[in-house]
Amino acid sequence: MSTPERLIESTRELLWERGYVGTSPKAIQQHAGAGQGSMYHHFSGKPDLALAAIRRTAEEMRATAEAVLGGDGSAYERVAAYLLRERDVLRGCPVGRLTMDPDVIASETLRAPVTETLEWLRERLAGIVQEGLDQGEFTPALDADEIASTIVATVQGGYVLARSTGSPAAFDAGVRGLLALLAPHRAG
Amino acid sequence: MSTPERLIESTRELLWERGYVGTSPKAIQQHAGAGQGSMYHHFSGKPDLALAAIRRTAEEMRATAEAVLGGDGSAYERVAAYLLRERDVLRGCPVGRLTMDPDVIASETLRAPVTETLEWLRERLAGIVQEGLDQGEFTPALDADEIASTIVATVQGGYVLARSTGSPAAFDAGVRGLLALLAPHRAG
DNA sequence: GTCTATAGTTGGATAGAC
DNA sequence: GTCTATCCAACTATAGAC
Repeated sequence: MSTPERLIESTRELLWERGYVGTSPKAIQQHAGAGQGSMYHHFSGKPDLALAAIRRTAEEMRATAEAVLGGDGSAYERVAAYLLRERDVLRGCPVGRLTMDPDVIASETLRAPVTETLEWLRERLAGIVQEGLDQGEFTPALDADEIASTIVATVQGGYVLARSTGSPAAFDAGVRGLLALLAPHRAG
Repeated sequence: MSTPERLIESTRELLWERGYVGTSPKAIQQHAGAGQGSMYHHFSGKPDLALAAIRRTAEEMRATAEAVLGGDGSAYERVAAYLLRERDVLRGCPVGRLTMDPDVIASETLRAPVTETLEWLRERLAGIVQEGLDQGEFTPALDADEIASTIVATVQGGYVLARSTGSPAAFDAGVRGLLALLAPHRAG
């Protein structure tokens, strides 16, 4: 892997684990096995490198979600597949965790990929729920946009619960609860 | 307010806004209008002060939740009251946000109040849902513990969505979605 | 109890040699 | 492209005067 590649990948790991505020250029360099001069040759500084890392992580998250959401099956089945897909629960969401990072939120540039990714996910899910409504799969009492928000929130909040206890159990429970609530709305 | 009081309150504010990693002793002192010597006289250091702040925040969160959850009304009504209670959505949850703080999670001592508070909330809600189940208010298809996890996760994740967009709208949508899903399970 | 002085470490970055 | 040297501010804390 090239040096810029290694720097980006190292930054992705550290941002995931320690957040933007908790990640220093020095730590990135050491993790990447690159010197100071090398890092500042390829990137203008910490924000520049972080932006590259965040963009890639966001892209990857979209691709991972799309792989499940764009699959076969009914709306409910695709939502269930998304909720039940394998996750590194205790590490949390590498995109969602950035919303708790004050410096990321304060920077228009760094926040943009975060906003866009979570909004994309919300809308993608809303589209699927709407499909289910249109085809009579769900009872019409539901609002697609609201349900999509609930789904994303349950996942993001599930990470919080899991990390607080140090066990994925609460995440799984939250997901099962949501699926149980959603199930009886199925008409087909 | 006494100096220790001001230091604790300032730490609470800063932990909420910037997290543990992003909060320096110096910032706390300035916010509290206290000198270095003063702070180190009353507290052994940053972790000690943070612990006092976190404990108080955790206590307050419990009291706020209990005020709503211990009120009158059916199980559904109390859950709805909890979900719909007024919140400073964009600031997020002062307890939940700490789960994304690597140094808090790494410290048994600092993490304990976080774990305990979120577990208490989960169990408190589970008790209410179970009450609803026992009294035939909800259809027996539901598992109290799972639903409680879903409720807490929706709230915690709602903060993530709100902060990512800079607007409380997504939080509100997630909550309404959850209530819509829960409603038809009501027998009474 | 509070203040100032001091100190070692890290954060984040620049300069210039190679 | 990479390395070393250098820089200044901030972080976290201790020491000792008042």
